[in-house]
Amino acid sequence: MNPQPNVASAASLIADPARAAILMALTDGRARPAGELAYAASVTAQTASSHLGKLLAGGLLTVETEGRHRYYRLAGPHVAQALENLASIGPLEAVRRKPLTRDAQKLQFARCCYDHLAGRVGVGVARGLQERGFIIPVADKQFEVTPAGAEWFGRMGLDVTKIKPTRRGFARQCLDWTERQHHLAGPLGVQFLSLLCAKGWLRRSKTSRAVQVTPQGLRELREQLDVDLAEIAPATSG
Amino acid sequence: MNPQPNVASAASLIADPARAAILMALTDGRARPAGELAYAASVTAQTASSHLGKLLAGGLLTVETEGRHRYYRLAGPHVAQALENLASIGPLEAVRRKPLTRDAQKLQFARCCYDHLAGRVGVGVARGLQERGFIIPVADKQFEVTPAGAEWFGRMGLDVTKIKPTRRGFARQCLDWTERQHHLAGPLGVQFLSLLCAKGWLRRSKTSRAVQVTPQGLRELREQLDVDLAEIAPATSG
DNA sequence: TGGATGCTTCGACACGTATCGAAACATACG
DNA sequence: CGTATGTTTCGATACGTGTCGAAGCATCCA
Repeated sequence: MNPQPNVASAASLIADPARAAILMALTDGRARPAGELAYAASVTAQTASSHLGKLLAGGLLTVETEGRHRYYRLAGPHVAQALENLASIGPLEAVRRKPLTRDAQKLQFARCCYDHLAGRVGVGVARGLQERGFIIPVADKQFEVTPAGAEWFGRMGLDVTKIKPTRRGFARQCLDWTERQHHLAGPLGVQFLSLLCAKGWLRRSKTSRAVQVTPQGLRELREQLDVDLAEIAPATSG
Repeated sequence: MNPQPNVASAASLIADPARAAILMALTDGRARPAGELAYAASVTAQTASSHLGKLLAGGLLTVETEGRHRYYRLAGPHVAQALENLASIGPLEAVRRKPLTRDAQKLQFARCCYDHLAGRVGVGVARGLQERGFIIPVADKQFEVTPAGAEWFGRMGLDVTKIKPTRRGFARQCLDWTERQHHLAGPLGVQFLSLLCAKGWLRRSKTSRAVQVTPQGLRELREQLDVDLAEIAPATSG
C-alpha cells in the first residue's frame, strides 16, 4: 500500500537534532572534518561519528579522506534543497516568539546556499540582473544570459563563454525560502559569488554561511544593478 | 548555535512510517476521514488518532469536522512539495532492486500532485503547452499565459480570465521529482486537471493518486499538444 | 431514549536508538 | 620509534515514543 517507505527513512535521518545540526552546518556546500561537525552539533566525537556513518549510508553525505582528517560534505544540491524545503514547514510558532537572533538576521540578509549567493542580497541581485535584462528566466528552472548580460559579466571580469555547464545546467533558478523568490545558482552563480568576493564587494564568513557586504559592495551593487541594500539590510548594516 | 531546530522537528513528524503513510495518502490534496487513514497506515484507530494529533499540532495537516467524521487534509501544497522533495533523496538502493510494482508504474506515469496533474503525463502536457507557445515560464516559479494560450484554453472551455490567482500565484511551476522537470500547478493547473477529467480525457482514481488516460485523451493530447504518450506509457497502455 | 458507529483519551508495555566512556585504529610529527 | 591528534568501534545505559487494550465522548439513527 505504501510504495515509498523512502520518505520515512530519509526523514528519520534528518529528524535527529544532532544530525540536523550537522546537515545545516554543511548547507553552504563546503566540506568539513568530523571534529568540527561534532562541535557544531554539540556532541562528542563518538556520537558525531555514529551520525556521520548513518548519514553516509543514507546517501545524504559524501566523504573524502585527506591525511588523518575525513571531510564530509552534502551529497548534492538536492539535499540542501530538501533541507531548505523542510525548514519552510514548521517555523510558524517556533520562530515567531523570538525576534530572531543577531546571527539569524545576518543569515536572512545574506548567506551562501550550498555554493552560491542567497538571502535578501541573493534575491536582490538576481532581480537586478533580470531588470537590467542581463539574464532572463527560461524553461527548466534555468536562466539564460542575454548578449547584454554577457557583455556586462565580461566587463565585470567573468567570461561566461568559458563557464562549462554541468549536467544540471548553466545558470539555475534556485528558490529561496526566506524570500520566496529565485536567486542565481549553478556554475554561473558559483563563479559570480567568487567574483564578487574577489572584487571585495562581499566577504564570506569562515565559520558560517553568512556573507558580509562591504561598503564598496554596497555602493557598487546599487550603482551597477540598482540593488538598494539600505532598505533591506538588518539593523547593523542600515 | 543552531538557528533552525525546525528542520529536525518537521522531519521527525515525517520520520515515523505510519505518519509517512498517512501523509503520502493525502498527497493528492483530498481530505480523508481518520479511519481511512488508519487503514492506509495499517494501524489501529487509536494509534492513527495519536499521529493525526501530532501532525495537526505540527502544522502539516488541517482538519474539518463534519458530523461524526473528521476529515484531514494536507495543510497546503508546500507540504506535498516537501514530501516529494524528501522522496528524491533516498531511492537509490531501496527501489532499484525491485523493478517497481504495477501501481508504482502507474503513479510514475500519471498521478495528481496535491490537486494538479503530475508524473510523465503532467510533465509532457506542460512541455506541450510551452512548445505551442501557450504558456511561458517567467520569474518566481510562475507560468504566464500568452494571448494564444488564453485563446486555446478558451476553446477548450476554460476562461483563464475568470481564474483567481491565490497568494502564491496563478500558474505555478511545480518540480516533478520523478521527471526532474516542471509541470503546471496553481489555480490554472487545478482547473486544467478538472477540465481534462470533465472532457473525459483523464480519469482520477477514487482510491489513490493514480490518473488514467482514456483512449480519447490519448488521441486528443497528441492532436492538441503533440504529447506522444505511446512512447512514455507503461507496458499496459503502450 | 437506547444502541451503534467514528474518533479520541488514558495507561502500560516494549522496542529502538541517541548518548557517552573506554578502547582500538590511523595518520602525522618529532 | 614513541607520542599526540583525529576518527571510529564497542558496550552499557537511559530516555523517548510508537503501539494497542480499555474506556470515554460525540454524533447519528431508530
